[in-house]
Amino acid sequence: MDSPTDLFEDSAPPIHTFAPSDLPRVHPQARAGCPAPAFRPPGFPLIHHLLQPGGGTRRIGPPLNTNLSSHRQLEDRHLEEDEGERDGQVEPGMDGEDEGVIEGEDSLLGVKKRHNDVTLTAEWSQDILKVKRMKLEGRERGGEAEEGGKRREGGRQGRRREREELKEQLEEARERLQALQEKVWRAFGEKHLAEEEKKRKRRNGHSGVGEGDLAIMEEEDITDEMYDEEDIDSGEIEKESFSLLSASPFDSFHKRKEDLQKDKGGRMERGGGGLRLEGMIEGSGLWFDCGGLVRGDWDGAIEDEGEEGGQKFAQALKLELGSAVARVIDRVLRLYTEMTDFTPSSPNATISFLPSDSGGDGGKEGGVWMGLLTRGRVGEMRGKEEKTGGQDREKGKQKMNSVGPLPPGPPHRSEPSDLPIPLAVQKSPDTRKTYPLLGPPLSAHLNPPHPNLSLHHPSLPRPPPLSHPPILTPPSQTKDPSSSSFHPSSSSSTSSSTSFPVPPPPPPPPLPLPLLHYSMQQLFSRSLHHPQLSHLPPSRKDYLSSDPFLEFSSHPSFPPLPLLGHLDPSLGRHAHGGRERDRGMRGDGGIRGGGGMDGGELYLTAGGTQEGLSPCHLKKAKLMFFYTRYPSSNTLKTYFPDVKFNRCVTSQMIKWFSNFREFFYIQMERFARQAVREALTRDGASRLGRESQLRVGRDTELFRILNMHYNKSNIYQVPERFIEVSEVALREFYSAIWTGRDSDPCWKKGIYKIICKLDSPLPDAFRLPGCPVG
DNA sequence: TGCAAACCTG
DNA sequence: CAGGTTTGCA
Repeated sequence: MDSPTDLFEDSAPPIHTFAPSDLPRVHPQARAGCPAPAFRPPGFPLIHHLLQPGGGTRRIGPPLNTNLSSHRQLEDRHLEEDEGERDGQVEPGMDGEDEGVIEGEDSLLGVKKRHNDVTLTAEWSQDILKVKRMKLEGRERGGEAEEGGKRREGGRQGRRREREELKEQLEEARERLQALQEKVWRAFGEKHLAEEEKKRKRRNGHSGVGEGDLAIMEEEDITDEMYDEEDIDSGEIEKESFSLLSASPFDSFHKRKEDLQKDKGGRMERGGGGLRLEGMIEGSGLWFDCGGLVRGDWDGAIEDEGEEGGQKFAQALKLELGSAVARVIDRVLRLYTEMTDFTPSSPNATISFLPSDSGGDGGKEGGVWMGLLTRGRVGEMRGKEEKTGGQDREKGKQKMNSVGPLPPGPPHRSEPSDLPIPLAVQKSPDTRKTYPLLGPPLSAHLNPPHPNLSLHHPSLPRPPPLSHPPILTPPSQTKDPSSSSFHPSSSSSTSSSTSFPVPPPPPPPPLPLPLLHYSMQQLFSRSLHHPQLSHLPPSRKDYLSSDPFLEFSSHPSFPPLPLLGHLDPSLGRHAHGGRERDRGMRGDGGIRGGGGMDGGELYLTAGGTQEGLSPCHLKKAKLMFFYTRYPSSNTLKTYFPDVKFNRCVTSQMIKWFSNFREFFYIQMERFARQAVREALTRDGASRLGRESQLRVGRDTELFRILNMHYNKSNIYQVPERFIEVSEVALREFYSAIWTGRDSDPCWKKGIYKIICKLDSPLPDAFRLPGCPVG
């Protein structure tokens, strides 16, 4: 029943850190009890992904946090939830990438639509003028008419008729307003306008407008309440997070809300809470001040409303409104053109992201993301990471001590208590049954925060009974891995220290590569079509990673072609050549990856997929190996959405993983044999040494080698899970060698069997093209 | 027998 | 890392 497999599958999510899908998906609006208007657009589709804290997805949480106010930081889960909700709203049941694609298309459509909307807006401006005029007239005359009419009884008949007309006009105006509101909602986002409208109406209402307007006000109050609710829930998030940009429409929107209580100004102050992305998108303020501007003009106009002739005023207002609307249109157009000409390669848009040492496995240990770092800060932050890394490593060590049983000591050692008890009997898949378990797991005190986040994988072998407490690596090893580079034989023995070459210094810290903010990546990636993304197995969608960023520094298929020219003409040419090649020079069978494509050759297809495998794909595959040693071809297809799979590509990729495994097992065997040798040459007091050799901490030589192989640039945080799996493998090898099972020609099979069950789901970041950075 | 994975070699 | 071969399984 509790076979390791089952247990593992039950606890497969340990790496799975936090998935919005785990959380109740309650849309803020649903919570507010106000269904979204049917016509309600997703927001600001075009700029949405730039303004969305998470670029429209929920995996941007960490960098967001840097900008969140403290209470928000505590609630980043809710944040993700809310963002997930937004996703759900856009396209229920789709995950971030899907949403991104859809939304991207939506945005593209939106551009067209909005260009049409320019006409619409012109129309709208006319309507607005009309309405405005009517209202003013109504205010001027109708107000008088209502009260003054009573006072000055027996007023002129013309006036009465006028009033009648005015009422009709007001009715008409109301209808028009509603229609306009819809239009504007579509064009600019309803929030923006609702605020304007509401304010305008309020003023009108205060001036004693007709019933029609009151009715509208009621409507809008409801709407506004809805927004208020939303603002309290998710809008607050937006407000905070949008402060990433100097002045987003949301910013102004919320700002204006606040302005009701306090003076406007200090718009920038909001962003002061955390790391700010200075100038990330310069000129964004330009785009979105239109709302305030319009309002201001209207305010001014309304203030000017005097007792002078309505005609005169209407004229002036007309001019004012006309120019204001023109400016609005201008800005909107500008917005779009800026979006179209968006140049991510601008220095200000070059942002590097580096996660902190979050303990790997997808950041479940609450690593602090250091988003929005400029190049210059990467090293600095990395240094910080190095400092804090020790603690994590310490934690990791505790975990690692709990990972598996300590293989028995040499049979001929004078330690009867830990003598030849095989680590695992190959016939039995249930490793726990084969291991002596005389005490609770050493990690019992660690109290995993969540059953599914158990630090101790149930399927992992339990620690054997030890006559002494768990051995933690000496501080010298934990604190400065760079200096220790733990050698498997260095802990206790000098005799075998020559068995392995002295390791070179550990790989340098991740290079400050120009990484793009995820939102920008989204911007790009939405231009790509990832047909496979929409066919992702739902089960896989549940696993979300904390790897919200992708590395695009070297991804050949990224950014998409239309943008390549902006980034680097040579890239554009390159890609173009790829297309040509794709047309004829290279058939399906001619794919050769790896070294054959070291130049980063591209074989882009029209659909944005690539018919060959690039070095970047290889890199990604290696990172994937941290999670899955035995990926199915389906998995590969899922996680390489930019690769056009055919038999050849698939087998090549399978071959890659075969090679990865080979390397992995060779290292395991090598270090296991080394450990056995060590054990045989040590005296009984050095059990510590053996234990040290059978762990794969981040400070060990084995880890260094593995990391060098699969994560050469050291740009990815090796998940803790991989370390655990490695440790299991190492101990299995050790056990098999120790007990002489290695004389069996297929002695490794049992180990393979064990290891293949320890595959974990891949973080969602791997679904996107490019190499995740974690 | 076909396939997948391991194994071996360059 | 890839090509070729071997092995084991369904």
